[in-house]
Amino acid sequence: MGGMATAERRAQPARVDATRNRERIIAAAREAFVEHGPSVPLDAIAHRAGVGNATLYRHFADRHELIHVVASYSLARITEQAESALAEETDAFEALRRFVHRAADERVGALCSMLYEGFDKDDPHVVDARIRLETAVEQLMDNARQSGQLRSDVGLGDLMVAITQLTRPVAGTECALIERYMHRHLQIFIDGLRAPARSELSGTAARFEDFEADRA
Amino acid sequence: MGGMATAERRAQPARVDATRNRERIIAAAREAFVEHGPSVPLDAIAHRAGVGNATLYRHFADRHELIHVVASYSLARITEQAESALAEETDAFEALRRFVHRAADERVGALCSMLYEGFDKDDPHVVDARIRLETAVEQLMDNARQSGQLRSDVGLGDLMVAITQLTRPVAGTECALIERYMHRHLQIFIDGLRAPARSELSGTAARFEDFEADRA
DNA sequence: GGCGAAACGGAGATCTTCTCCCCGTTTTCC
DNA sequence: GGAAAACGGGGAGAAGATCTCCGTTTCGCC
Repeated sequence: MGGMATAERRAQPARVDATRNRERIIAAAREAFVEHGPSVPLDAIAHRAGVGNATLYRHFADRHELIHVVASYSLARITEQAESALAEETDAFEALRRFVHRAADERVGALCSMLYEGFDKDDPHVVDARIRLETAVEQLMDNARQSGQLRSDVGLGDLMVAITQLTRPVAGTECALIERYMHRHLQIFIDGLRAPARSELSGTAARFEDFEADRA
Repeated sequence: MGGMATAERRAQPARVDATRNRERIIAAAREAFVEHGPSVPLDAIAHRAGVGNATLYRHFADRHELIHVVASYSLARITEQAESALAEETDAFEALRRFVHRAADERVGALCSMLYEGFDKDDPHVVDARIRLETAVEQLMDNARQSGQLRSDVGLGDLMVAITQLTRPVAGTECALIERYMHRHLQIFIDGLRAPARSELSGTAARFEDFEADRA
């Protein structure tokens, strides 16, 4: 792995316009998935990326592969956010708060929609990434709990689902709307997470596994 | 309009199996819309209702009409919840809390998805119903604010959007999952709404009109 | 500056999927 | 017990998405 940029999986060095288009498509796909869901026409993604549809199919065999790449990207970036919040913030609750807002900016809500439809959840890379994310967020929550700032009756799943739901695009409206308000609503939710708890919650703390099981 | 049950709009009294099927279809449509969104195949709704697709088309001219009926039903029931909470609860914040949880049970989240796609928002009946709902919820919030229990930096839109988002089905999973957790998350959100506010919110209080504007 | 190879874009054939109608059969109600 | 109304399944027609073909353009290197 000399000094050259990360080469494509092919032996060929890949032309610069090809790699640029590939990244444009990924970016466009991310936006399109966020706005219109995981079954948005691929032609629409190509159009949004400013390329012909043939170019899209040249880079990605099918929708499945495109989703996989986009979701992996997002998952990795969210994990980085969790880990850097963990490393850089001194206050435990502030670290949690920072992570939540950063994760929102990465549009976890839309990511999760993708994760479910057509995403190989048993792919080793994906499993690794997910475990890393879970570990980091669990750590963030543990820290906040032990410092007495986080109510003790909430679990990882509660937080992740809330982020997912509150950052999803409101059906039928343009993205601008939810972007304007999601941070407000997340902040209110976070305020509700603070100790001491202001009410008693029904059910039990949601874990991540609960969602795994239900997916099968 | 004597003592007989509410007659169908036709002159004919309507057969009992016909009205029963009609209601089955409406119920099935509500569930199907909640689970799969407003563009779920009509044949799937008919199947879920246990009737042939022809029966569905006999009762409703097209998808538009079906959505209209289902959404009107839900809107009316949610409005009733708001008004009864207003009338029956003595504590202002408890009234608000009760409304939120009841509204969640009516699946406002799914309703809103419907409201946007293919719903005549200028229909006089709909406008009336919406204004009644807004008035009642605004009253609930005003009461809670004036009693010093609701933080003052949140608006009607903040609450409605949060309910909408937190009660939507998690993409790709079965309904059971979200039903299990939505009340927990709404409760946490409500705890965050309590005065005194535990943080400062970005942006301004969301109003309902903000969403109207964006829809056009 | 020019040449070969690789990438590009648009148009269209194919395939899936949803809508909606037809018509023989069953159910309701008098 | 019979007429009228409602029902169900199958399938034609339409719409839309996927993916490929092929002529044109761009890149990278001599």
